[in-house]
Parts: sequence; structure tokens; C-alpha cells
Amino acid sequence: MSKSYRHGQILRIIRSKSVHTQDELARCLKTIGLATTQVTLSRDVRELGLVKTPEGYREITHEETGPAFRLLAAEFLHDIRAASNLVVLKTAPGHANSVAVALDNEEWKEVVGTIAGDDTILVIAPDEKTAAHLCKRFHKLLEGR
Amino acid sequence: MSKSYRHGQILRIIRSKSVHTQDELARCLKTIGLATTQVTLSRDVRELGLVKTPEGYREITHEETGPAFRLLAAEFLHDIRAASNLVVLKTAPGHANSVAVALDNEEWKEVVGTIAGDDTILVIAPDEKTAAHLCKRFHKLLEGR
DNA sequence: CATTCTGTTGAATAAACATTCACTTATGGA
DNA sequence: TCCATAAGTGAATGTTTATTCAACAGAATG
Repeated sequence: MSKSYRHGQILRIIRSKSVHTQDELARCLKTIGLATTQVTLSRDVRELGLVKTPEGYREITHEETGPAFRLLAAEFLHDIRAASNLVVLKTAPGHANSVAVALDNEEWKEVVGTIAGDDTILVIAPDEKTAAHLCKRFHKLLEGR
Repeated sequence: MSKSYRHGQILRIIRSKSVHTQDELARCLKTIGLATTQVTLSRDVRELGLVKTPEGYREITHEETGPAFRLLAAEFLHDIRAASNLVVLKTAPGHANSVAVALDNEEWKEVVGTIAGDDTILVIAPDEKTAAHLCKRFHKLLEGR
């Protein structure tokens, strides 16, 4: 009954048939012996990066982050922190600028602009909520590096 | 204040910034002088084929229907009707079989199977709701042919 | 062991979204 | 003109999804 097993089953199900609601997905899982609730599935949907389309839930080709920023971040990005509508990124000394430039080039809609010092980048988001989302996105970028 | 103008503005907005809710979208439209409600936007989102992603609303590359079925349908498909969990397609006499074969090859998840006669195809959907959805999808296919 | 921390989950609830119904407006015949 | 029909809309309401909060389990630490 592990979470990752459930995730796998969810993917298998939505690949094989149209599932239009999370409750429906819960019923599908039940038929293979996995008892869950809509609450859990709401989280699973987010974690798996699924989106709801008129044809049912689908995996979305995760708009890939360009390699430049990804590589630089993997190498030099040390800390990520949200502060109101800002995200503060800490880098290795002297590398803030190059990382910020790479990030600018990504042209993420969530990023209004960046300011780079020596080892700190201030990423300006339009609002607090977006900043929090950005934060997660940065963390995700570093997973498993 | 036409609907199609609003649709255009909606696309422009979601291409340029992250919009996470329909209420937020309504506020964006208001700033350019378009007063709408969430109700209307719910319909617009569906009509424009947008999906909600963690990064905001997005146009989804409409999983293209293969050309074979599309072309055959444009040429020979005459009527579309839902009946319980079935969709009954009427074609030009003698063409039901070829259209059905092309449809089978599409491997739509909503289609359990098809049975073709001379000028009639029975499309079997898993349930009534899916049949209704299929119906719309067929109709959409024929728009503007 | 106790304790703290982290991750997972469900119940209750809030938020977001979709649908129904009634109304308006425009259009196109009789 | 008058009626019928169709398209578009919003208010109210129903459905679906997300979040909050509390509980619990297991791992790490004193």
C-alpha cells in the first residue's frame, strides 16, 4: 500500500481509460484493492503532474526547463527561500549573476524579474502565492541531483 | 463585446501571465474593460480547450485526431446521435465499414468498440456520460468542414 | 526508552468550477 | 408584425477539487 505503488497504479489507470473525477479514480483504485480518499488523490494528482482535460485526467509533458538554468542550478544553487512575494536564492560565491541570467532567459511567467548580487539572487514574483509556487518549482528542479 | 473578441483576449492574457482561477481571469478582463462572470469564463475555458495546470491555465495541444478518420468523417459522416451508452453514426450508404475501421484505429479511450452495418455505425462507450461526450467530440470534428 | 521530526493520511471545510434555469436579444421566416 | 428559434448570459445552485487541521507511524536523536 505504498504511495509510490499507488502512484503507479493511478498512471496505469488513466493511461488505459478516461477518468473524469477524483472520486471516479478512487472507485477504480478500489477495484484493485486500493482504498483511498479524494483528499489523497487530490494530492496525488498534483504530485504526478496530471491535468484534467475534457477527455479525462492526463499526464502533461512537463514544459521542460531549459538545460542551461537546470545545469547551473544543479551546480551552484545552494538555498531557496520565499519572503513575501520574493524568492531568495543563495548560490556559490560569485555565481549569482550567471545563474540569474540563465533564469531570466527561461522567461517563466511566474518571474517578474531578478536582481543578482554576489551570492544572492532576488527573484521577484507578482505575489506571495506565486512566490510560494516558484519556491516549490526550484526545489523540484534540484531533486535527485 | 463579442464572445469571440473575449476569447481572443483570454488567450492573450493566459499567454502572457499565469492565471490560476477563473475569478482571477475575470479581474484581468475587467482591467481591459470586459465585464464577465465566472460562469461565462467556465464556458469559455471549455470552448477554448484550456486546461488548468500548476502554472496556470494553458492551451492544450489538442491531441490531434488522425487525418484518416477526420477526412473520412468529413466526407461520409451524415448524422450523429447518442442513445444511452451508444453513439449512432449515420454515413453515406456503403461507407460505414471504412469509417468504423478508421475510428477503431484512432484508439480513443472513450470508445469500447464499434459495429458497422451498411450506412450505420454503432459506437459503444463505457457509459452514458462518455457517450454524450463522444457525441460532442464527433460534432466538433465536423465543424467548419 | 522518551522525544522530536518528517511524512502520510482522512475528516471537515473552503475554494474553485460546472450546470441549470430563466431571461434577453437577435434573426428569420410565416 | 408576430411568432419561433437560437445564441449568449448571469444568479443560484450543485459538483468537484484543494486546503487545513489533527492524528498517527516510523526514523532519527538525546
